[in-house]
Amino acid sequence: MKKKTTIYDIAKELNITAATVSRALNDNPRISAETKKLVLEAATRLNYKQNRVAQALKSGKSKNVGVVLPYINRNFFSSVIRGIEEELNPKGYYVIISQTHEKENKEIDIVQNLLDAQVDGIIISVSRQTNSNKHFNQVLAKNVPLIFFDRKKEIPGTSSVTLDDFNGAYRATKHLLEQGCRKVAHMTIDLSLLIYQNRLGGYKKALAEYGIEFNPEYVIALQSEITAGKDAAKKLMELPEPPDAIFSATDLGALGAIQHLKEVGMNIPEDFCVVGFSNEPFTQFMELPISSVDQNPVLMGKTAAKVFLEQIDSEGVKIEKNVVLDPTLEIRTSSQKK
Amino acid sequence: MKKKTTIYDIAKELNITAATVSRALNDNPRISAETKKLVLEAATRLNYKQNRVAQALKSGKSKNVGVVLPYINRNFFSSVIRGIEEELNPKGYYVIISQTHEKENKEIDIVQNLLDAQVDGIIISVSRQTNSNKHFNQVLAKNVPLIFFDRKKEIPGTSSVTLDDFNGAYRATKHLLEQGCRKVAHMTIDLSLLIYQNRLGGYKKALAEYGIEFNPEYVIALQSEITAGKDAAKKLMELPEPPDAIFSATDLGALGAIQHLKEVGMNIPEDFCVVGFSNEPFTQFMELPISSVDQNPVLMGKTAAKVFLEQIDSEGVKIEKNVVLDPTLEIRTSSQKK
DNA sequence: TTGTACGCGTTATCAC
DNA sequence: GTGATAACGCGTACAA
Repeated sequence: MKKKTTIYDIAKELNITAATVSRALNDNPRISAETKKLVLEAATRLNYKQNRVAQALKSGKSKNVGVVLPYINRNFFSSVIRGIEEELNPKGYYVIISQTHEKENKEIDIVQNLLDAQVDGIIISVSRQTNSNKHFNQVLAKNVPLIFFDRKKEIPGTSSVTLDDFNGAYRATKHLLEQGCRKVAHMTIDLSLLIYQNRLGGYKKALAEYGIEFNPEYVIALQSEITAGKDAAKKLMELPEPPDAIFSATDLGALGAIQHLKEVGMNIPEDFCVVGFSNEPFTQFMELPISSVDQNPVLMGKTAAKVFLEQIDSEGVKIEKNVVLDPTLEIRTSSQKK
Repeated sequence: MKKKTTIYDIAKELNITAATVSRALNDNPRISAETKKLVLEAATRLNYKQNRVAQALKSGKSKNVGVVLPYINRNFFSSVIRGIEEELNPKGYYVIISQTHEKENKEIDIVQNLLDAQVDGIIISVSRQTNSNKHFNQVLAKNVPLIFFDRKKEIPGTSSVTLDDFNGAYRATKHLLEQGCRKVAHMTIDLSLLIYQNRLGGYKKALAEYGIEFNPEYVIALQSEITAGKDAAKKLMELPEPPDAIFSATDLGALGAIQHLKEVGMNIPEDFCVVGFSNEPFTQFMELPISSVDQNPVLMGKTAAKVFLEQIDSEGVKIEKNVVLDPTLEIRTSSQKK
């Protein structure tokens, strides 16, 4: 009910001026130990709380960081947010979340609104649709740190935290080769996207290392992540020379493939090995647990947050930092010949 | 680089006063159509953006809503956030996220910090540990709307959005009985928590309706959600009269049970039916898709957000609203005898 | 219809 | 070491 107490209230209480109170509260060196003590006492006694909004207006720093991503309720994204929050909260920053729903329009609106709201930084995974860089340049123009994660744009002055998709794919494929598989197929989604290009690249590199010739017939782009894995596996198995392993760029692709392979009586992992990508929670719950490349999303979030903090700390100096995280291969039954 | 343009800049531009500009921008009735037009023009021309912080300081409304929950990266919680964000964003509110990690201390800190940051409302799912109501009373004392979701506290002056656990459990159990099962067991977690009490209650009600006597031996409390389902199922199957169905209060419990049942050669759903609770994503991906009670988390979030908006709109009038959402039973193979 | 003046709570810059 | 004052950007009684 009552108004919150301000520095004026406590100034009045002690017959000093608000400025002095402010100094005492902010550990200003030019203040007597005694006044400081009195102020702090009075502050707790009157249950004083700093008004962060006033402070924000004065300083131009809101202590808010905007996080922008396509959808919150995907395991990968929510885990990234978790990492960001855990890193930023102890430093006194609040995390504001907005979803783009993969729409460029929404993304532009959101970014501009966040700027209006004076956020101290923006951490973003760009929407699939986004082509324009205009809104990002606005962020830069206001000198607000801009950090991309997972899906990035190459813009000078910005930073990024991404996954080494190439290496993840390389390891997954190499692992399949080490299991003795020699005809490894690859399921992908959309080769116009950088991450899938990189996963294809890593796959090829592993093949090359084992002196295996790349076979374009073994690469299939799925129409949807959800249902198409089964069909793709079917198509692969109907080839004159069917593969003996699949490295899928998504977990759902791997799941669909496994479903088909089981239906046609394939023994996994004895006759056929499968590895997915993302390490979605369900992969470990399956009757046949699925090997998968883990993206370390929580770490990615923490890293993005740290990059932001570095930018903030280095007043004026424009820092540009691009961190590439190393994925981890989680080996489970679906590819473990023993 | 440059400072952002303020109402003063545009006032100067037009040789009028900032007050007039402010009025024009805020659709104040007492303003000539022409000045208004000029102001709006100049505003877009100079790329003027309202400074929300200044506005917040002036009005006492930050347009921020705090969302407090145990962990962000759980499907249920992240889906609730999604609902909240989608409802609030179009109304110009920002969603600030904080995690309690199920710790009372953290929860108290977070709530107080949010109050300092002048949030216009708090939407919270309380931590398991929380006993004190002190921080909640502080929220009320400041006249900030407080809305609980999922896990609530009974505090006058607060609102809540929860799930009808009783009814969900009732439907799940009834469904099992309709499949012809007559010895339905129940796995639970912690009967000191209201939600699990209610799930037990719904289970009992369905039994009673079918004239089946409640058998305490058929109710097992799991030690952990993750691993204990298997053991519990084993224990149940070793009873002199083993059950022919399980209604589990968690999906992981159901999963563990199914794993054990398969191992001992049980045919599901022919010989044995299983239903879980929460409709976690993995339930539909299993080789044997698991029936489960869906909690409608996105709707829960949207509803909580709407309740908040109602509170805000009704100046002064203290509204107290308790919404109970109806869960949906997702019937899948694990319980579909057909 | 518009201008004047002040306050929201803080902090920084002068003075003393 | 402390006080007085201005300023951050906006909105609004009050006056004109």
